[in-house]
Amino acid sequence: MPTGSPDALVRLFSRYLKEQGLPLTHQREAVASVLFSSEAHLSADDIEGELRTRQERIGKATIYRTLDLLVKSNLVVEHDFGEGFKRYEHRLSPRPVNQHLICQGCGRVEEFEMPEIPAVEARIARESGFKPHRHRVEIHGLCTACQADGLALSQDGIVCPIEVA
Amino acid sequence: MPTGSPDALVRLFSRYLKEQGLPLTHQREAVASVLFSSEAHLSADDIEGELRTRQERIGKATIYRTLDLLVKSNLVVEHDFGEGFKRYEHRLSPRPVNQHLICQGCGRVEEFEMPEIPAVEARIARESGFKPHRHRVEIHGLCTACQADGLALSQDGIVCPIEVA
DNA sequence: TTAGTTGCAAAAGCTTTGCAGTAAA
DNA sequence: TTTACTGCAAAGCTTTTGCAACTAA
Repeated sequence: MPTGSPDALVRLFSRYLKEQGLPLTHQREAVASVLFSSEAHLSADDIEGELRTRQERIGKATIYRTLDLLVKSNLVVEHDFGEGFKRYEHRLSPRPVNQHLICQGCGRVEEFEMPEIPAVEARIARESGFKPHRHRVEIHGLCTACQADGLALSQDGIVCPIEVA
Repeated sequence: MPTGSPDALVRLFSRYLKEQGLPLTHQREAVASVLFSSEAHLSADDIEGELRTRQERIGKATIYRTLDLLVKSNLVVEHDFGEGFKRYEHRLSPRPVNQHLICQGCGRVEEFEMPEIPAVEARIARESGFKPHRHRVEIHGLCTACQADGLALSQDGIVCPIEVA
């Protein structure tokens, strides 16, 4: 899957900072590099861990501040999958960035295509007057690996009390 | 929009508690009643405020503990719209519960229909082997009222640096 | 040299938990 | 009477902020 080189995005980030009159520090470069070298959806904690692996000891505050800049530069997208923390993903590849398959077994996230979105947004605008700006689609379930491991999902709680109303 | 009576759901909740061998307390009834009387997506704070209006002074801890029970009973659904806190909605009406229009101006949430979802899930299962279990679709934008107030949304940050990669 | 950063620690905001006193059944 | 609940305050988590020391340019 050729998605270009992480370095290219680090250079773009450097350019963004220059345009904004902000310095490119070693810490900013390191955080950006971690994100641009991974195809995953990383949490601030994941990033700190990977930095540690690389022998970099960078404060959480700096990581968060750099993530802000990366998001503002549009090179990185912030996600909230309702886990209690946020995840960050670079935009090096042209894959859709707001349509996710989320495995309830292992937590892994993949993108998928949903060509019907534009038509749905057009219908909403036409029928309700709501003006769509951005969207988010998540499908939670089980990836093939977790199914192979024999995992299964069931509705928890009582068996649909709604039916008996 | 006839959605049945809040009392019917309070009774169902009472029954759920009985089945679990748990007592129906005054506080539980009050929290459930607030939720079942509203068509909105309420935060724990909203619920506390409405209880205060009703002259009920119920601790946040009890509200959260009751919300847990309501969610477990399947009478209430928990949502996380990435606002930093959760919202809760009852399931008295048969409206879709996982497809939301979210106004970026006033924060109001409405449901919408998306009949193409089953076909999308079927396609995913067929093409990737991922087994869909539940979904969430959000479209963020501006409601008609906020558009009328002259609000507009723009992309922030620099103009898509991706293009120049 | 100078504006802007960094790291620490403290704070903020939502949610959960421990515990002594209280209420449902 | 027994079991579970309630409210308060403290703690847990992720994320943000204040501040003195530091660094890119």
